[in-house]
Amino acid sequence: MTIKPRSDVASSSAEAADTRERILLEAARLLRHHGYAATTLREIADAAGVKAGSIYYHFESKEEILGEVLDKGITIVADAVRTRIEALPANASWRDRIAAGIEGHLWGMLHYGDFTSANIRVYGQIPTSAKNHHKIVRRAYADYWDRLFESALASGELRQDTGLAMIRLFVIGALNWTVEWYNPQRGSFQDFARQITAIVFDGILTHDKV
Amino acid sequence: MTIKPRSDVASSSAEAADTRERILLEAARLLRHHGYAATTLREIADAAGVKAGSIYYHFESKEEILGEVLDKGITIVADAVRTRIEALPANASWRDRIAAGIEGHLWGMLHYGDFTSANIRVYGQIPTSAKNHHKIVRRAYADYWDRLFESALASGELRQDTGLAMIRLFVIGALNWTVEWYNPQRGSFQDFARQITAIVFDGILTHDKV
DNA sequence: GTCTATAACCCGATAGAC
DNA sequence: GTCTATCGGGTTATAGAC
Repeated sequence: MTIKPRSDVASSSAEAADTRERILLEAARLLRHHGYAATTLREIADAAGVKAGSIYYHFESKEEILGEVLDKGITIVADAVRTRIEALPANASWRDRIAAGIEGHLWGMLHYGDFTSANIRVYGQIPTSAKNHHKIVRRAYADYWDRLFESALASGELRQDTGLAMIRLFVIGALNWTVEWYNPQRGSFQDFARQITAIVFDGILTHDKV
Repeated sequence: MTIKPRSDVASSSAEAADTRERILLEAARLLRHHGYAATTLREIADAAGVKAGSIYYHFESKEEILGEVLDKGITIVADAVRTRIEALPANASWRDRIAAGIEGHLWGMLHYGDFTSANIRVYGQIPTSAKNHHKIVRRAYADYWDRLFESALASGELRQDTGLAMIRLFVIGALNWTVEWYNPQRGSFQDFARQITAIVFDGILTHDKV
């Protein structure tokens, strides 16, 4: 029996994977700017440098592409957050952990804007089947933040006159929306993250401290 | 010459205005939940209790309906904000004015959710012609808040280590997004507005005050 | 003012050649 | 793996009856 040269297999599958990745990338960009219904498979194919029919070799349907773009939008951010928090020393304060989480969340949101903006823009406007599947990924990420805030509350570092879910929804929502107005030309990302964190932690008013 | 009885004129034009209003209302609801491209004139007509062709007696195009829904989403909120701030005593602090503005913004956002959510959801995904027209309404409202924050900064009530535009974009963005997660069953609107204002003013951490 | 009917066009998905 | 060609269906907008 003959065995196909490995280089052939690797090359062919690598190219296929590459095409698949390109389709996802362009799909994210188009979903972000035109929404789900207005984004056509012909447009995606054009942008990815293939013909519309070829998409069906890589994906089963338009909805499957949507699902992968949505999931990627969350996992990119979630991974960035977890990486930064786990890199902190074991005795880090909850304040420091939340700060690291905010920095990671912002970094993911702003450096993968097509995936993250597409996610928050189209999530409210997609078929319920796609929504139900993607909900699970969202729920897991929300739970991660809830545990973080819960610990901060128990340690006395978080304000206690406001509901925990409310703090999470408000903060994550506010951070998410930065992708819609962040302008990299107005300063470094590090400065941006520092300023956002300061507002989230201490608010917009001046305070007399002890 | 004969003059048409006034009741007839009033009745007929009132009914036309009513149909028009119903079309806008249902359009806002559908735009919110399905996006611009996926919202069809047949659906809007169905929901409004007329046939698709009849829409063209009241509007010139689908884009004109979109434009009116978008504008209404901003003007409802802007009117609520201005009304509350202008009702304050002349010597009110800038802190109190901003608090009144936040309460008004939240009230408008949450009590006209179909118009306001449709606005923030579809704005990034519409034809540039519609965007360019609506931009003007948005700009005027942003300017209003900028003046408010500028005065608060001059009086020393606003933190000075952060850009002014950044504060406005962050706060308005965070307030806007509440329409996506606010749950009226979890407490009164007044409580909600009070808690949001507290977070915006003082942040999510505990602070030792003088 | 609202209707029916239809023109002109674009969509997702599939079949089958290469 | 990618192509061309096409099916069945839905879209905005218009024309003209009532």
